[in-house]
Amino acid sequence: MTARKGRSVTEPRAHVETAPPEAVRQGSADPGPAGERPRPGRAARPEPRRETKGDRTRARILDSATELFSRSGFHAVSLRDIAAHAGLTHAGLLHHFPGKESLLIQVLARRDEVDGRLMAGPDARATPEELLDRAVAQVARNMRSPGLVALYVKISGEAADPEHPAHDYFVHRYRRLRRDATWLLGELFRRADPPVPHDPAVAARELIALVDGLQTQWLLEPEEVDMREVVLAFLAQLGVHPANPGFATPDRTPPGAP
Amino acid sequence: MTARKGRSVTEPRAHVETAPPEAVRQGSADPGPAGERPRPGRAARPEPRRETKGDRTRARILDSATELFSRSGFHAVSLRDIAAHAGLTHAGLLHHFPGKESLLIQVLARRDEVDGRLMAGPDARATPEELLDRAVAQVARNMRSPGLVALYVKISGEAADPEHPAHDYFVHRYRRLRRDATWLLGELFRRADPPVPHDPAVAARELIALVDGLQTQWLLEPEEVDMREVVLAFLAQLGVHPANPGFATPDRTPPGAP
DNA sequence: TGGAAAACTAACCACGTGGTAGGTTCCGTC
DNA sequence: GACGGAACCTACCACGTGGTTAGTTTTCCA
Repeated sequence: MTARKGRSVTEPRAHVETAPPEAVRQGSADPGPAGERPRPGRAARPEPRRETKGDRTRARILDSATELFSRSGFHAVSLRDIAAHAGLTHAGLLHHFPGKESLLIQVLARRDEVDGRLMAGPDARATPEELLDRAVAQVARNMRSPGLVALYVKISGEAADPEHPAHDYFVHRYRRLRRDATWLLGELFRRADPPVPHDPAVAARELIALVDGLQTQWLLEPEEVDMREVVLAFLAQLGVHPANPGFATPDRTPPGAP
Repeated sequence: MTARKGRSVTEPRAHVETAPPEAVRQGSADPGPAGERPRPGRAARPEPRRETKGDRTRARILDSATELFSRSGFHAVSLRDIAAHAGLTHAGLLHHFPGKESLLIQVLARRDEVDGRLMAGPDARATPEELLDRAVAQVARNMRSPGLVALYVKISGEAADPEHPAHDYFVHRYRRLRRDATWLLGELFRRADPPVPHDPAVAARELIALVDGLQTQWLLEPEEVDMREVVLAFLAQLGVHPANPGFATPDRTPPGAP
């Protein structure tokens, strides 16, 4: 509802054009992208570009944004809040990121990249049971990373508003989750003895919804909800079993200590 | 993070002291509270107080606040937005409600009152199966009232922030839901033949989480999620059966048409 | 009908917000 | 060490926000 007139937020900042933060960030541990130039006299062997002060600052900003968005959502957090938390001014922050919305998108993209996904699609290196294991382990890990839980809980609710900057991100995220979970549960149902007579598409929606809903409750009262226990109970009711549920031992940390 | 200095928001508005909006609202269809005075010459029989212009305005404000909070959450909606939507100025709105936070609390309280609760506790007039029926019917009804779904989805996420005005409201709401659902499922498990060997406390957390999580997905892509179907599938997996699932026929309305 | 109270507005306040522009300082490379 | 670009700051901008105050209009009731 706070529609700012005048300046378009889609205009790139001219002085970041040559090294967009996205590209730098993605390639920080890899050969540099467009900025890399072979040394004279050497074969064109790419060299790791050294991490710059700007890289470190951008990482700090993303950390701060992640933490504050996780705590209070997108709209209740200002650029000045994030900048102060990261140890610079809000104008300095805007040197690195073109605007608040793209900062959020990068926080989300980074989160996906760093923490993996709740649900994995076909993987030749793991059985479906092992993949289920990983999903359960991720749930348990979430209980040790309240920040991750809070970020998705906070932003996914807001993002149901079609005008929210992360709306499309979440629409696609849920599509992917449903697709992957449907495949995984379909495999597990078929391999069970006797085969499980449930519709994997419906069960996938159940599982995703269950995990999401548990996270909301857990954030409000962590001592009242053992997410792993509930997810394992649900899977048992479905008639599917992780390969090694013992691995997914929780080490519960209360929220507020991200 | 937007901490406004100076004025305390807890000070009541002096000119609303004699008829606090809460009291008036609660008693609008009942005998008036403190403001009621027996007619001279009559026994002290309470008479319905006539609905005033203010009552109607307050209702309009609450309608508008409900709609806008449902669409965009608490922080992204201003008092001026709500006031304009209700057809008055923001200062006029503040004549009726002491501040933005208490407005939100009243929106939530009203919503509980008008739409009932997802889960009901012991009721001598209904069997547990019938109570389950009602819960399923409520889920189906939610699909016809996107505003209700959106309100809770939007605000519950935000409210996980301990500083959010509705934080306590949701802590208590979930406690009540868990208590009631645990009782109901316990009864259903015991009455089943053979008795269902699941822990009703765990199953209660599953059910509540499932419904919450489904609502988030549904808001993002309503055509991809049939909440009623998924809830019925879940209950079937649990081994419990509503008395008459046929009653809970959905009439799906896409969100955006509250 | 008159008067008091309720309802409502316009104007004001202090502050916060995302973003811009110009200048200074720092960093990285040769 | 010199130089150019990156990093960062200060100051500014227009606008929005919740809330206050004084005045006006409307409603309600005796």
